[in-house]
Amino acid sequence: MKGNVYAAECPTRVILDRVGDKWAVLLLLLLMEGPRRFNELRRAVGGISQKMLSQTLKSLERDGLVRRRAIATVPVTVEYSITPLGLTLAQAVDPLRQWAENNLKDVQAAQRRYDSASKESVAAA
Amino acid sequence: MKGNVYAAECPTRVILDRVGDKWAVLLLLLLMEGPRRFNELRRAVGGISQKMLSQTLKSLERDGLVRRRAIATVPVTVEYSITPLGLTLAQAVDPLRQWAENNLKDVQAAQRRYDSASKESVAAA
DNA sequence: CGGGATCCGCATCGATACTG
DNA sequence: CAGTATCGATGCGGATCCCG
Repeated sequence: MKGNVYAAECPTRVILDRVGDKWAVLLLLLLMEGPRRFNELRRAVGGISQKMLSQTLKSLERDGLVRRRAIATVPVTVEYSITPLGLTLAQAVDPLRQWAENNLKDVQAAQRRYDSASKESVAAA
Repeated sequence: MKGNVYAAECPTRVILDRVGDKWAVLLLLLLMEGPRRFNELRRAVGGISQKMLSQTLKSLERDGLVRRRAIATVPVTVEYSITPLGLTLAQAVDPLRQWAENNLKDVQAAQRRYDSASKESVAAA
């Protein structure tokens, strides 16, 4: 757990951990469209708890990918927006989104093939 | 949990779940370099348990991203290779890897700034 | 409105042992 | 060599309550 395993600290792994956080990427993509408030994001994403939203936004802010602006109204208004750095990440993610749209069908087809194949071998009585 | 939350089934989410599996992407990138055997992958990745390796490879195979070939030697030899579909995904991931290499420093710098800033406000006695 | 704090279940994942 | 099966810890993430 502490021994330096090969490539354990390579940038790819670090970033993959960020991207692995699906909420983070989703929020980033959403914020590409423009600044949003806390509850706007909550409603827009769908299925995210306020805990995860708050937590994810905080880590995105920590990474310099999102900016948080608190406006002293009554009650308080908070606006989240994407930073230039965050924008470049979002752009790097975009090919992935495109791949997803283009190839999801193929993947699902492969899954069906795989599943029915393994069912056969089970049913091989 | 069952109500159709907005965009819950959009391709992006589905693929993000796959990419969110960091082992999966790591393995895919490794297999880009050429076919590998089970224990070769195990050693190459570093830090992955055999359970996760087996499990991840199986899901990659199910998705049609990786091909498994068992050769009936004694003892058995198994070779994993990337499929054409897998290759296109790996290519879609590449911008991300590049982004990681180029911007990791910036992210880490942002983290340090964030952390020292919050330390200040704590230390504000 | 925008969160923080707490409690807690459930799924992941690692470690270990065994098989073909 | 290439896995499967089982068990046990832990930590993620949802639900709830509360505060500024």
